[in-house]
Amino acid sequence: MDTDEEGDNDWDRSLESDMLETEGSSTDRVTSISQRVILHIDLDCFYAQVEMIRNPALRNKPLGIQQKYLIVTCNYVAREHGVNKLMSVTDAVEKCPQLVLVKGEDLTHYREMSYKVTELLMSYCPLVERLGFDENFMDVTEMVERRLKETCISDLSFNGHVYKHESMAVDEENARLAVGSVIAAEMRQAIFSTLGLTGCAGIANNKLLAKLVAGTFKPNQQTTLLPYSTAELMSSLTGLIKVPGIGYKTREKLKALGLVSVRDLQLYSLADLVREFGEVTAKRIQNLACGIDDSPVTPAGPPQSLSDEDSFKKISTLEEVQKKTEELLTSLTERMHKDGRRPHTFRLTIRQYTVTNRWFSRESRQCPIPNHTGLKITCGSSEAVPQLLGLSMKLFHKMLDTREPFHLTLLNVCFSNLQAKSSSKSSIASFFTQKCPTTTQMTSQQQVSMYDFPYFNVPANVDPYVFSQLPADVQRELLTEWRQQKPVLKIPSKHSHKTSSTRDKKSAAKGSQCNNILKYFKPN
DNA sequence: CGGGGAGCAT
DNA sequence: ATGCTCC
Repeated sequence: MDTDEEGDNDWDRSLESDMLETEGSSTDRVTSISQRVILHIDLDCFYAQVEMIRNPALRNKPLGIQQKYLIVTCNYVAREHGVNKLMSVTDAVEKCPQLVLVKGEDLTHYREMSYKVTELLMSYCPLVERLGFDENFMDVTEMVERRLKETCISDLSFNGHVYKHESMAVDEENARLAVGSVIAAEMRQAIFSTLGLTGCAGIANNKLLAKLVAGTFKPNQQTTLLPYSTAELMSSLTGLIKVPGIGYKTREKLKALGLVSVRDLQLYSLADLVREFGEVTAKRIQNLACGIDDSPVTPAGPPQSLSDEDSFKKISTLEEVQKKTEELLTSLTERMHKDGRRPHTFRLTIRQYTVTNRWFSRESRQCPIPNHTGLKITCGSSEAVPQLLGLSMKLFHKMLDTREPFHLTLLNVCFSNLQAKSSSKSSIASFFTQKCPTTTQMTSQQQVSMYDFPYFNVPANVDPYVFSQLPADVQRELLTEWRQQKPVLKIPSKHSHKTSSTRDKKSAAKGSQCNNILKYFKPN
């Protein structure tokens, strides 16, 4: 499909490890090396913190958040009593009989708080990437560069820990990370003072290292990784599964090759690795083992899909399926209505109990949402639910012969292919022809959710709603531009030394498509 | 063994 | 378009 040019991997590796990158901002001092400064911000026991805010009486008590039979997370009081993440409720209560349990299966509050955090961070710097509900990456390179110009190096110091150092003087070499550590502290302070949440931060030259180093001092602390400590950080990992990007399946495959430790993977033959994983993945995971990661911080914008699911011991009759599905559809349709966008695709996913593949293995079927039904969803009409239920049952029959006995353990419903109102195709021009509610037209009764704009600081001549409906990468482009107040539209050039990943190429294509449109958002 | 959401391979 | 893999 998308074959990377040979040899650019070697380029990347020397680039990362020798710090000779020349692309990017060309305006800095000659001695300064243009490396990225990446923050990873990781909220402490996120669900537990949200519940302690909702009910402050829980603050001093051992608290566990329960989903089904699991403690998915717990506060630090509970941890002192030996309770841990992903412990069974039985084990946890055994360890700590006074443990207070709060059900955390409804994610609404967590989702809302999660987006508030992302939103807050975006108000400082648009390059924010979410990872799950409780982690955010930021690329603060430009912010660092700007501050460095106004700051004397002798006035700088690191905020928080520096990995494997008691203290560290700031010099020309590490000044950018030092500024990053100051920014990280400001972000954590902002999150705490406006939302009441604590968290950790990691500061490093790429996402992988920022995430890894963030976990070295917990909770509510931050750590900076200097480039020359990279090898030490990587070899401190106790197994390959600890490398973000290497999950269960990959670990098992590597184990079959005799690779268990990070060092094993670093030293293994790339050619052999390619045979097992293919070119792209082989290079990626071996680079990860070396602490090398050139993946960009990619703002996600509003979610591309909304889904709702429930799991259970057993469902084995059509009636039960209908009832559960209807419940899921009802809440999902409400969420969809608040979002304001219109879904064009519907997907039903199930998990069947089988003796062998008992844990995972989901199966799904999807179909277009009929025009009238889509409209009813966005309008919040309750008629949409029975219509969707009809679709669901059709899809269900495609997956399962319901004349045979069945045993489901999970149902999931999902709206995707979300488009900004109007039934016309995804034509970007439709952003300008459609009628949009403006801020003043919104009734106070309408929930102001994440995507409702107050967090986008758009110029006065731009309709914030229209802006909020633009594709995420276009939003990013514009935000970056407005912040810099300097009309430079970034178009990926051949001279860029970054590898052209699939994603880069996609967004490049999209970006150039949008160029004509973007000019409508610019002053003049 | 929870409840999402995203990217990639096929 | 669907499954796999990741967090």
